Amino acid sequence: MNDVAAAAGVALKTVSRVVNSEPGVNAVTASRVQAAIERLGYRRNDSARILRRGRTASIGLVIEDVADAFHSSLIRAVEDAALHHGCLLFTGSSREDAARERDLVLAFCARRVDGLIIVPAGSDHGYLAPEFEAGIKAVFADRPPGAGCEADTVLCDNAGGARTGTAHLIAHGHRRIAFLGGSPRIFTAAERLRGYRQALAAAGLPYDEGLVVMGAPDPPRVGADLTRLLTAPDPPTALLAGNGRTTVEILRALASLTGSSDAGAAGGLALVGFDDFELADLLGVTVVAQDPARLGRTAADLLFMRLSGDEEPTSRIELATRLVPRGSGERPPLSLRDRTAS
Amino acid sequence: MNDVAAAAGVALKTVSRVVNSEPGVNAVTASRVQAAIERLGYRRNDSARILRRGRTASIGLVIEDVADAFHSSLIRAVEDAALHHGCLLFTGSSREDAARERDLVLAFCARRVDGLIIVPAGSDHGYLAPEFEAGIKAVFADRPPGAGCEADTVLCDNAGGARTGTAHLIAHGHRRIAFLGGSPRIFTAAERLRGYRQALAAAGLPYDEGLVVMGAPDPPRVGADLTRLLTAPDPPTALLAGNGRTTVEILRALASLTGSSDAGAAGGLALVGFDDFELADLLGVTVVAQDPARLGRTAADLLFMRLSGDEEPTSRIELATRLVPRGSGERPPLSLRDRTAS
DNA sequence: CTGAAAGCGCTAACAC
DNA sequence: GTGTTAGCGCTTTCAG
Repeated sequence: MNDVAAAAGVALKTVSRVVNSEPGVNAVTASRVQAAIERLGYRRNDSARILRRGRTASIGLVIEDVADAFHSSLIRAVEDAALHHGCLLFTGSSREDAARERDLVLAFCARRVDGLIIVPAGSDHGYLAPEFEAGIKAVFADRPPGAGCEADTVLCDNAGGARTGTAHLIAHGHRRIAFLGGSPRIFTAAERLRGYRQALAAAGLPYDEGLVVMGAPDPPRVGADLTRLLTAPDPPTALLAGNGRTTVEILRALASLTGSSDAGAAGGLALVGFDDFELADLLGVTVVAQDPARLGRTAADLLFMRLSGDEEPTSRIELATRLVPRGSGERPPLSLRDRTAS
Repeated sequence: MNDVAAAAGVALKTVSRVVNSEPGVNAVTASRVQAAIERLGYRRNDSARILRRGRTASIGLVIEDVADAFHSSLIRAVEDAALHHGCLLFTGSSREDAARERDLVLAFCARRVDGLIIVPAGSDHGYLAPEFEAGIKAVFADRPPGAGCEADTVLCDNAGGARTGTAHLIAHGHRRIAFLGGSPRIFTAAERLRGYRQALAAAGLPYDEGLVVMGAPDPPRVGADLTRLLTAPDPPTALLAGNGRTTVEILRALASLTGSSDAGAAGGLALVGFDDFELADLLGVTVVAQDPARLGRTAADLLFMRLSGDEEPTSRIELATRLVPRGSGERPPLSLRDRTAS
């Protein structure tokens, strides 16, 4: 900037004015400065600007895994909002590792991001206390912060969605509905289990622990669980999958169990998946759809409200889910004999 | 830092030493400083650090769309590499918009990122010249930079992959193979068309323009194109899809044309898709698989080599593709009559 | 082993 | 309209 000033024969401050298109610069002077800028290939150093101004015009986003469709839709929405507010975006995946989440968040804070959007992996956010003290704004998305951490939160209505999905199967005549969910330590998984139980209770159906399996959705485990469920006495006639990955692994397992490639219809079992996925339409899989883009947009809106000075008490928003019937969830119950015969 | 120094009764520099765990500080003094740090909730301001040191320990990544599986796998790989090098990651999607690409890149440069990884949307990268002058390192991924821009580039072997896919169909007896690709202005689409033509030529088959359709993979267009192809006299017996989105839209269109939900087998047409996708296994779709994670890893490795002082001439790497047979690409040709009868 | 001074590149506040 | 001065919070350099 000094060089530009010298080259244009003006003071440093005038260059600064031109660079930031501040008003009150003579048009002739401005164009002379502009020429010097171009000649020297000058670009403002935002690091210095940030240091001086105290605001970085950047936000940090920590999600669970970029490569997951749910999270990448969320990012996309946040990205658009950030762009709209002239903000740059730091991103990082926690990979369901609380330490990695914390390291990322603290690294973002050290960079003095204006705000954070966090899909938490951990359940203790005490490490954020000094940051909040220092005035950082954070919004939690998809999962709430750990106890004792007060911050805006945007969630999906996990329990409600699971209740709807389960009720849908019950309405189609099912009485023995299995639930295959994620690890019960994950907030969303626990909530969905809760919704499943509520729906059973509301219909006066018993809760059978033998029909519930919770764990990470890795292929061999899902396959084994499914086989066990289906070969037990009095097997389920319907399945509620607790998350997208599990739905897909159930489809794979069913396809290999029945040898049919028409996975959607495999075994005549009814199936409702939690979370929509690409090609669910083609496969005819009924799902309880979340809206990750809306989740991201809402979280970003909340954050930018805070950044523009909003001091309301923190809010907790629950986004509705939507049941999308596509065939697999509307099949009537078949006895094991019917199924093997088909 | 000043406050910490005062609280600990030491000089500012000593605090700096402790914060950066520099050697040569008395253990007792260090612990006194550490206590003050904790008491005051002090966190180093990396903006100032960056300004002083000149290196930001951050890189910028511009891709086409985070919400696309190919790109999100690429991000994931870059993210891991960045973490490994203690680097933070700015990300942004260009959405296939050259102006947005440029704005993002320049914003990253203004933040003085140490390096850039770019999946270019535009074909003119002249705007980078002053940045290169200033010493920034950039690696292009998936598509090469515009003419006149010298930089490391990592690509998939698009032509080779399309050649392999086409040859595979030819080897299974097909003589009339349609190619449905992306907009011909996109590098990868043009390369894949080239590979398709090479394979035809190598087999002594004619190139029939009536069998080639290039354009954005939006659902109605793909459906219309497909209908036109299949109802023309002497229709194709096989399809090569030029990209993942098109493959999926073809499956949807075929399913609605034939009314079958078993999309993989729809109409008895053979199908090979370029780029793998989730559930292709279940649907039995043969694809030419790329390796987006490897693409990202390679680009990041190249970038970090440059950042650590490597001054070799720029390289251009082509990553191999892999044909994954799953059924749809191994079907023999059927006449139209056979197909309607089945 | 510790400290003082200079300055990274910019903007805010105030003169002229 | 334009210029001057101070200082954002840190690291570098050099002196004790």
